[in-house]
Amino acid sequence: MSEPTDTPRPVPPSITAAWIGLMRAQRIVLAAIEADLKAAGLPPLGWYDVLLELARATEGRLRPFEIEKRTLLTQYNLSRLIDRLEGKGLVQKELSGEDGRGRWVVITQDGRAMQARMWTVYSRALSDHVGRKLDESSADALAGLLAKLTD
Amino acid sequence: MSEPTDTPRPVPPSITAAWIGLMRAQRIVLAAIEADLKAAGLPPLGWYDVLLELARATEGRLRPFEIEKRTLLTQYNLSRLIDRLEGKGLVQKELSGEDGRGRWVVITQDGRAMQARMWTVYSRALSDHVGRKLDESSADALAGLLAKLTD
DNA sequence: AGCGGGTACATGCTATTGCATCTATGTCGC
DNA sequence: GCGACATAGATGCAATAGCATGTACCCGCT
Repeated sequence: MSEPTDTPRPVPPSITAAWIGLMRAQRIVLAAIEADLKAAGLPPLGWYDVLLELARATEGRLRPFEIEKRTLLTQYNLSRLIDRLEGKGLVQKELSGEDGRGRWVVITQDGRAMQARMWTVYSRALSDHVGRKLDESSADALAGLLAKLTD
Repeated sequence: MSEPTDTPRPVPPSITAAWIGLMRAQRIVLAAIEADLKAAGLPPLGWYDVLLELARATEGRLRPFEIEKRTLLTQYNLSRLIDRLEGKGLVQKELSGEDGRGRWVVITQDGRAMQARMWTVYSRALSDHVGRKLDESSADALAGLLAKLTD
């Protein structure tokens, strides 16, 4: 009998190439975009993700666990990110009436303004670092292949 | 005159979809692989990357700046990661003779053993979380599209 | 009403990351 | 050989991430 966990799997080169490419591409493009935001004196991308979800939500409010699902942030990191956003006046926390355990996170006017300001830089960065590299049909194909990975 | 930095760019949906897919896929697959390593009581993937580069290098030794280029780690993070690896006896640091500023990082026998042990788990995780989701021609196509992003 | 188990969120502690800067050495031009 | 600048690597400190656990509440069952 063999002991499967003690024996390396043969992994096809195309699979490892895809994985390494995925790691490299994400890191390089993310670093470039974060650098553009920082150069503009703006906060990191994680802040944008939360602000955008709130800005899109009805009445600009969501429960933390809803933000968590949408953004893939962990519970504890989100909890503290919300504190930072609140500290800068970009969101407010309110107690939830219906569910005594819950809070509402509500985006403020400053929060909406920040989201818009970040988008001006972010959209340009996306154009530069993604749009310039891929035509639309390539981008569609890429999105489709990536989606297979997350099912 | 318009002020380009104050105006959001229109970004084609296919481009944003590709970018969001890239972030999501990388995070989800990476988290799954890291979870497998942790479940096996093994260190994180960053350790593997360094150990593999060293194991492949002639005489099992590289200069930190060479590792830096190959792995995309930042200089300061790598410096401390090497300290951690040394603390566990997986690498050794030696002073470089030719270049008085430099050090050599040399993989130990324990380091090679750890790299091999991690590969048994990592290769299985890659098969599970990437190989199972993509056939080889899709993987090739994905790798090719991702490569366009990093030029 | 009271118990058991689950969900929502917060938090103390430790580990890692990021940033700025420091030390030491190398290189080039004079 | 000396000054000016670049490169290799380390490190103090502040910020963030990860982990474990805590608190408060909800729900279903008896």
